[in-house]
Amino acid sequence: MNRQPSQDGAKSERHREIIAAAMQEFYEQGFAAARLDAIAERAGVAKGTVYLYFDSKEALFEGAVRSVILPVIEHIEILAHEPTGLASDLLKQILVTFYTQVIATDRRRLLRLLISEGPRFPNILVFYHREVVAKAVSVIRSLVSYGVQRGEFRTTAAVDFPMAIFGAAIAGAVWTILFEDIDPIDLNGLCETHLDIVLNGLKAPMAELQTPQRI
Amino acid sequence: MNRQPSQDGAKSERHREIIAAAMQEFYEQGFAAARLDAIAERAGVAKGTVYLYFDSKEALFEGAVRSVILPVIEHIEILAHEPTGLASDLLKQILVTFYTQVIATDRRRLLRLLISEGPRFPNILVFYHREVVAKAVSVIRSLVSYGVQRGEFRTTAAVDFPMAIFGAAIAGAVWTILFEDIDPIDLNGLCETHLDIVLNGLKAPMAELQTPQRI
Amino acid sequence: MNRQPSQDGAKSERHREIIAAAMQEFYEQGFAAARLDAIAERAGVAKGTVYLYFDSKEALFEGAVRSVILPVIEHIEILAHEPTGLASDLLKQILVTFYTQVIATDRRRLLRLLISEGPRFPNILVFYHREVVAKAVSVIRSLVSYGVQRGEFRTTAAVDFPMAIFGAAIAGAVWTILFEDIDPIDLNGLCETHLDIVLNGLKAPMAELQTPQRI
Amino acid sequence: MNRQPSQDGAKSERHREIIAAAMQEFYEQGFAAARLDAIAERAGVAKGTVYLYFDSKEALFEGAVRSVILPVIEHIEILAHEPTGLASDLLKQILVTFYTQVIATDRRRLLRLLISEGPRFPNILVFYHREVVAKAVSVIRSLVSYGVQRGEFRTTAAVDFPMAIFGAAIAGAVWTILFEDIDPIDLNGLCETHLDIVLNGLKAPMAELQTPQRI
DNA sequence: TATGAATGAGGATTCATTCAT
DNA sequence: CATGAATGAATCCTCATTCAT
Repeated sequence: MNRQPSQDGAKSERHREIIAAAMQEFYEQGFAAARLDAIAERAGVAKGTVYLYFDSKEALFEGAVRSVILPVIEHIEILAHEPTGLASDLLKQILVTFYTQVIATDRRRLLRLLISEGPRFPNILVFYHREVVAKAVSVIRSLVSYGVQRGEFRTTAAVDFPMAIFGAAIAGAVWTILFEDIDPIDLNGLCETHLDIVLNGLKAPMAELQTPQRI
Repeated sequence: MNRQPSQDGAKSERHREIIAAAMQEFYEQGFAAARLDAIAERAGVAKGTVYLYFDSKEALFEGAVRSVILPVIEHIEILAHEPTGLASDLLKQILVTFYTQVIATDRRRLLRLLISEGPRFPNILVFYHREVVAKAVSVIRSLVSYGVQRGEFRTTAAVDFPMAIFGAAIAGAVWTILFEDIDPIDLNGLCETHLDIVLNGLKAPMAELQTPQRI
Repeated sequence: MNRQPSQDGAKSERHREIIAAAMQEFYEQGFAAARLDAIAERAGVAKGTVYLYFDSKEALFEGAVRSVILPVIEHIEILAHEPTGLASDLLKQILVTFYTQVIATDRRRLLRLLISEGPRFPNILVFYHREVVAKAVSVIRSLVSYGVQRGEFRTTAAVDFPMAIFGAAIAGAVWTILFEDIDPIDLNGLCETHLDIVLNGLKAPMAELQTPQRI
Repeated sequence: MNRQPSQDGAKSERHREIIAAAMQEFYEQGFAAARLDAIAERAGVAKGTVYLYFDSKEALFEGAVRSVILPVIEHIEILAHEPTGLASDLLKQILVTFYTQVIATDRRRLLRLLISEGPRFPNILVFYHREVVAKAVSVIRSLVSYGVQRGEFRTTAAVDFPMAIFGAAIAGAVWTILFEDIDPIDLNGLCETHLDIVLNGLKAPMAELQTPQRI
């Protein structure tokens, strides 16, 4: 409960407040339409204070987005261990996590921001691709490969196109981003259906015979 | 005060040029960062001229996006007829069309724009949802339903969650939007894999035996 | 009497007004303390209008100063013809012109501006040195040389240090710049005294005998 | 509110350091463009510390400039004694001192600062005029007068316009300020030539006959 | 005394919009 | 219809000054 981490290692409280405020503003307005005034006000500081922590609006954007991406990276790392057990269970686990921890939370707004501002901040895109997306894709790829080796999955091109596996989750995120106010989607239902289709689509012909043995 | 320039139905050439120019600029810069100067210059007209056709930057945005959506609506209508033949063939046809006519072309940029600017232009979102998305979803839904009736597809919740079917295509579009410069994807390969997984995932257990009888 | 030179060759009226306003402001405030608002107001235009003519405050400064220097250049050129008659008369003529046309007028303020802002605008300094100062120095140098050839002036190092000849005039300008409100100087008196000292200082020993013959 | 830091007469070390740092910054940037941050950093203190010694940026400027002027005043006082010996020698001595101790040193930068910032700090100008310039002028004036009495100099208006005597030195300083990087001047050569012209210009007609007697 | 984080007024610059021609 | 010069509100950023520690 020791609050007062304003020293070094732990970025100062102010720093965090400004980043939080900035992300809110950027989420709601996009980069160009976001106003430094509004960010400062949200953070409860004066305009000039923001510039004590970030050199410019662009630096603030990059810094804030990066710091939001960091915890995601850690999450991905956790998934990157050697797979054991049923490939389908592992896949299920990952997708459910993605649906519940990303799509169903505020984190999906990061996706919108990256789509919107990517061209203006290519290095953030590169960073995100390298640290998050490539690793996530790699995890799925390994998992499919593992499932095939295990005889659980058919041999398909899904090893080379993992997006054919998890794409519907991304689409669910996009739908929610676009239409949450107009026509919200039942993410749980989508998740289950998504898993149903994909696991059946991957299942090796004999799999059905084997699965009973699993019990 | 927007005096519809002269004639009736046939929008003037100028009108079209301005819209084309505006879309280019909006695609590249987003709404907030797009400059009227640049749009006018692209269209080869003076800045003031744009205001003879559109009341404001926002009206221009709405008008331009709407006019880009119109042809898409027509495309959708075509798909909305009674299905005949193999449901899997129809699904394949639709997805291939989406991959080749939307994702692989400039049209995917519309998706980015809607994602980016949606919150600022909710009525465009409503319009797009009603005229395009809802119809497209309905088409897929009917198709799945048709496949099930035909005994070609399993009974799944995909009728209620069509995104589980075509979602990977959306994801492919998003990937391309984000990473076309960093790590481009083979859209043909994805399309094939996507179809492979989904059609297998939907296929009714006996389906394989029935298909030969079709001949 | 054709007024309306807003076309090409003759810089538009607006252009001139802005430059005039800018010079007033820069004279009074210096570059850093000058405010674009004030310049625009002086020129009777809106703030944004200034940016239709100049890209930035710095560009405005350079442009304005350059355009003030231009007429000076023409003046210098006029002096650069072959000398005829008494060298002392020519020298007198030049110095009197300098005192009455530069030091006693608003033009002396240019000197202050160049002294103040020189380090920030080195290329203006180079321009001014090349187009004005070097030429002026060269004129004096030639004149002294001419006087020596003519036997009117002693042989002195003044050919290599023309500033020893006209320096007091510069000093008079500096004095006026600094102390016009505190302890103004009688520029006519200074001019006469300056000429008296310098012409006597240059005069060849026999000169006094020759001058009567001149009549 | 400026609490004179502790002790009495002996300005603290800090005080001196801040003034030195301030002068450097003011010399390089001028008043308006100088930044308190930079001054504090140069002085090796925190920004707030400067305000313990000076009430404002303007007070700092005045204080710093004044303290730079002080030693000059003392120098001037020394010259203000009764003249003895050859007036020309005395004049030579003064001018050489000015060339070598002022123009050829960092002190000439004070001249630039006074020219640049004079209008903004009229009381500094008054102070400088009263304590330095007026006295220096007076010294020259007395000297010329002394030379005339002595029969060494002609009777000229130079008594009323001493600038006609030493002006070229000022001009040399201005030249150096403006063009030291572009076209530096040989100050020694100028000094000699200056003296040559001026002493000859002042010399009484018979002076030449008298000088040998000096030996 | 000394610090330096915080403040916020001030100023350069941009750009959607207007309007006289 | 078309122009493009002019406008001025909006916004980023700077920096002198303050003040809690």
